[in-house]
Amino acid sequence: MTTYALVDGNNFYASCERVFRPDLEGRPIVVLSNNDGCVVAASAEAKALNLKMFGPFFEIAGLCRQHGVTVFSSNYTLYGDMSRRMMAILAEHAPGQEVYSIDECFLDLSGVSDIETLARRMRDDVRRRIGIPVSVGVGPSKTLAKLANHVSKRVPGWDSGVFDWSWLSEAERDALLGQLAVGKIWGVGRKLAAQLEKMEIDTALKLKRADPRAIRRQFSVMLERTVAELNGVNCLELDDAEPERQQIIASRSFGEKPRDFNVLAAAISHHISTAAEKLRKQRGAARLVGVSIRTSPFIDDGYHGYTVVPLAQASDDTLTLAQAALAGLRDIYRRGPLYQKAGVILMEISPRDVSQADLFAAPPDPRRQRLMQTMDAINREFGRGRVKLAAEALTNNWEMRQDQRSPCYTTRLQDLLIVK
DNA sequence: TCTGGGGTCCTAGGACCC
DNA sequence: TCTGGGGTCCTAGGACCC
Repeated sequence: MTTYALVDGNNFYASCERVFRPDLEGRPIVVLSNNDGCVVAASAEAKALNLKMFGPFFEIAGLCRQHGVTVFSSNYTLYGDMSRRMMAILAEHAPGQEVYSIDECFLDLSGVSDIETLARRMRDDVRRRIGIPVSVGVGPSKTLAKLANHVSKRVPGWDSGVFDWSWLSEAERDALLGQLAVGKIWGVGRKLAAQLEKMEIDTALKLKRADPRAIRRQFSVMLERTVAELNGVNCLELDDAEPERQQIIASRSFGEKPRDFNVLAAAISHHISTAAEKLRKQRGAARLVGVSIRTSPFIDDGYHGYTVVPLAQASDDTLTLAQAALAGLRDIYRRGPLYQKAGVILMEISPRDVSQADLFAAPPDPRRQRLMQTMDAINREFGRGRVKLAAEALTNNWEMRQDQRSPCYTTRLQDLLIVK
């Protein structure tokens, strides 16, 4: 019998900020997305003010001022570093770990005899060592572990930060599932929930009892699998390897919207560097390079330019990929509009070391491969962007807005917090 | 001449998640 | 003054071909 736990940081970004600002304990905090666009995290006190998550910040800026909410821009360097520390601590407690996102991981607890004690010890350990509060949900499938995690935070009576379905009898489990809206289930979003509700399937219990074949026919194999998982049938293995992406996207909105080709070229060069680094990290090579530039989707007569540039053979070389991306950019660039966002997509990714034999293609240049290795090593050691493409350096006008960013307490010496 | 079934490949858009 | 994230995967539907 498999047993999974889903552990996540409560209001993770807000909690990270608060670790270094103990004066904000018990006070409302929100954290904004890249470019200070949307609200992506809020402390419990801020959530109590009923501000809309994932909504545009400007709509609630007044409310924040009025209630003295402290507002932070995203500081992904800080959150990434805190995430690594949290994951390392959690890994000490379980034989198998799959890092699912920046603030959550699945743990394999199969065979553990006293899960509740282990779960509470994990929580205390993370809290004591890095100051982040976490919640633990336990169940026989990933879907049920996710749902248990939700229960551990939100369902009155069971919201002590740890919840395990095995504490309940079959009848009690179903009673609880009957209280949970179908939209709370992992993989059931807004649209799917609305369609299910139209068929009178509005709770987790009703989806659990739905006919899997009918669900498959009317929706997808994915949702059929969710039904099985709700019934305690484990369909998703723990994947402790870094997942191999089938496509890699790097894109950003602009802090100040440019019209100028050179600014777009600098941004595209930067994004292709980021994407290529990720590509090399998974030891892949891409054969298609997509480039996208667009104006704001909220204006009339918007423009979205998108093209795909094929390479003669798959590559992981930043310079080759950048050449293709810039050629694509020249194709789709139109003089005139103010651009809001630019990005690249690497597609048709294959493992680098089993590249297809192509009689006519030149073999990869070993000097270029060493150059890329050296570049990655320097950027790892001395910080991202230490070595970059010339086109990136032409202008930094494209960088995003981050008006309220906190210091990099854990990764920059000059930002180190000194406790007096 | 025109129609058309069925497969493959490709892509834009949808849905979801954090 | 004006403001609206980023990333991944899936799939329906179009284009093309036999």
